[in-house]
Amino acid sequence: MENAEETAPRRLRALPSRLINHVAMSANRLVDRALATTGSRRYDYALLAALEEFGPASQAALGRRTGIDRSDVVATVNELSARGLVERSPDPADRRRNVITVTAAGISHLALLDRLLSEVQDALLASLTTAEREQFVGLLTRVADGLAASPPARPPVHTPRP
Amino acid sequence: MENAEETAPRRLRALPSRLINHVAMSANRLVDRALATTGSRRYDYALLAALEEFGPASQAALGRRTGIDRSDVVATVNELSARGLVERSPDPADRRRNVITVTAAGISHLALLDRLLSEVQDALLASLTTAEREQFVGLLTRVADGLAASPPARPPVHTPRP
DNA sequence: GACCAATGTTGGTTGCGCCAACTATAAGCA
DNA sequence: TGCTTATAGTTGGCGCAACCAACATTGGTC
Repeated sequence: MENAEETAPRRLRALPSRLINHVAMSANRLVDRALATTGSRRYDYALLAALEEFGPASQAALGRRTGIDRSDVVATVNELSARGLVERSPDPADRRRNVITVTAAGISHLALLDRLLSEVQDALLASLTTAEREQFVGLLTRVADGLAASPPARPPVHTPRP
Repeated sequence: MENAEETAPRRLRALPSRLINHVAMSANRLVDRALATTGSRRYDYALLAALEEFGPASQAALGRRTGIDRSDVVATVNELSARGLVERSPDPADRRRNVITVTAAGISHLALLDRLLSEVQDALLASLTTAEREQFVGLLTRVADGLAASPPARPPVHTPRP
């Protein structure tokens, strides 16, 4: 975006979906800029955070936990391991799997990212009071949960025909 | 996304920026699916809405009002005019400009999109009461305005050296 | 007339979210 | 035991939104 300045149509301003998208884009810009100062991206943070919280895991498990596609996990692990932040080794118990482990460098890098991101959150919600921030997060969570609950409204699936 | 199912790391769940992004992605999916049933995309709607509200305008003006990059305006206008929803004609008063005008078909298409989008808004906020929706939109607006007000925090610009 | 600003246009790039296809291994079941 | 199905990693690709740089044309200004 970075354009505008010349008030947008009412119709657009009024749409909650657009409002949300607008705020999300600003948030992402802030996040990306902050992470970029350390040469990292959002996927990197997600994987490191998942590894630190749940310990070593297979790439598939990482993907499931972070919502990142398997193929993108591959690329991200490649990059992280090239930087020495994680290690990839074959799982002796299941030869299909790789076990991904955070290194000490990975942990301390994660700590750095955490600091940066928490500053970003503050900047993001700067115009709200503490109480309002809680309200805001609460509402967002309810909306998110509500959407997760209602399936994508696919056309009803009949019994698959043989 | 469409993955997960296996609870995400707390650190991620806790980040407002991520929450917002998550909701925005869901919203965008809903919007895109709805618009796609008519062969349109978000940029199409934005331009049509701007045209209907402000009347005929140059492509640059459209870009400024909708926050869409000039180059993307070109592509979108190409598509809309190919579908007969807008018309592009050179501005006699300023030969650099094109004047973009909505056609009758464009207006009625916009009406259709409006209907679809208002349904989407309902689906999006389904888990909130009416009062909460207002609160939510209010908070979102404050956050958006706050971000717009605080300049991107660029490193202070000294007087440019000659 | 020389300069700078704005306009339309072309042709990129990036990140993110996806999907399909393939190989290898593992697990379930007849 | 074999056959089948499921899972894991990997490659290569797609589409979209959001950008950016460069260029030619035209307008305004000094």
